Amino acid sequence: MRILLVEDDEFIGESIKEYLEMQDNRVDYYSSPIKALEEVYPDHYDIFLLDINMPEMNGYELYKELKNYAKDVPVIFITAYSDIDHVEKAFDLGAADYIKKPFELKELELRIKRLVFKNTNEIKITQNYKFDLDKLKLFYKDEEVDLTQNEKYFLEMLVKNIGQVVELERLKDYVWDGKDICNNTIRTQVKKLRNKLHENFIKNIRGIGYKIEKFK
Amino acid sequence: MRILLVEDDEFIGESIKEYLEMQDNRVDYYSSPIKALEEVYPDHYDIFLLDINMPEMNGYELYKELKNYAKDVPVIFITAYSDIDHVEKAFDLGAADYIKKPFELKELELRIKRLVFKNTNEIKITQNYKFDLDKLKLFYKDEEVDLTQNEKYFLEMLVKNIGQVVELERLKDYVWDGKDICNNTIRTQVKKLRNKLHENFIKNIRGIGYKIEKFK
DNA sequence: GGATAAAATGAAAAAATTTTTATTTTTTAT
DNA sequence: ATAAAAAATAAAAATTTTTTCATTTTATCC
Repeated sequence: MRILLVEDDEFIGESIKEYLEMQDNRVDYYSSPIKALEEVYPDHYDIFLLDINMPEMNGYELYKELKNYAKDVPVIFITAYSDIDHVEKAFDLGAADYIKKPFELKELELRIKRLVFKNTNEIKITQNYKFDLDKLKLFYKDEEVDLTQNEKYFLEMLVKNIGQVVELERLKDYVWDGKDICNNTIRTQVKKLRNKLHENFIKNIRGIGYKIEKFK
Repeated sequence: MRILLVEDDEFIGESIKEYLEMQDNRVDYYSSPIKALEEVYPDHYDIFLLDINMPEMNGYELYKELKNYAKDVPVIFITAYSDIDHVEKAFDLGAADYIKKPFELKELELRIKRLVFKNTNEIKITQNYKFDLDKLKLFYKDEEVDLTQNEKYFLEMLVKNIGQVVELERLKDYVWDGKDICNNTIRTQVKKLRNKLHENFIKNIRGIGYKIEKFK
């Protein structure tokens, strides 16, 4: 993960940088917001970590600038202010989160992780296949696989319960919305779906239902 | 907004309740998690506010129970613990946020607002119609309207640009993915879609394209 | 007001998806 | 090894969705 950190207190800045790098992140640290703005490609980052109270330019202004080039990068504001107005202002600006000094580095780490990984709801099925539970799309090596409506719902159910067997009845209930379909319809559906795949990750559990094995 | 608050310290609990009710929220406050579980319909709430450290049953366990009945309701854990393990545990459980005592009520209010309004991506089209941009579903008075794939994409585009005209070319490009379709196809599509609606919120802008008026 | 272009409409053809039926293969228990 | 049940497969029927074509209605410009 690539992180942009701007914090004028070099002692604090360096310790945050050091800590986050220990977690295998790539951290670009600037103690000057002006310099950061000059040197940086904002859309290369997964998250911004910005101090609010800085001499040359405050964190809000900095964020407004960065946002022009990187609309979807979440930001966490860091501040020593206890003043609540800052929280409000931060959220109005679209802050993803806000953390008050002093804080534990571990907490910062967790808040970062949560933001970056919450943003996507893609579940890895195999090395090459992933499924996006929000958009109900299947990807093979980042190429979308063209699925029909029923195939999407079918996969949604299996991926939501990844690692567990989903009973035929539940599938019927969910995918076909309780509609009275002949028992083989579901098998034909599976067949069609499998035909679209390079690897068959849909396992049948005889007499019960279907499942997808947990990856890794 | 309807809020479920469970906090064993009655002084804190009552002040939170009072404060949030001042902001026109409906707050159900319980000082006992057991009692809350017995009396409450979890899926009636927009958000849970749960203390972690409570005598009979801790906040995590309570949340696990509640989650069985209300999978998508976000939770903010409240705690006096400084222990960082609690933050980690909370986020693992799917906590939406976490707030440490003592906190300012205003900050809590802001964090709640941010969660509840960020969580949903439903755009109001008219009094009765709303469109969910995540799931691409249209609702009429909370009833889902059955749409075909193309109709969903068509509406997605219009809702994303609500208040602005979307040119025919752009619609063609997005909905039909650049495919070479006869110019009337899109009009027939609109016709079919309108047939499914009780009110026609799809406005044609002669010679340019279609739009949906901004609500309110 | 009439001419004209755009949009709406209705009906039907074409294409794609869903479902059933019939048959073959696989798995499991005996 | 064989029988029985379940699953996979193939082909065709049924249904739904998408697209085109022909016609009518509507809006706009002169």
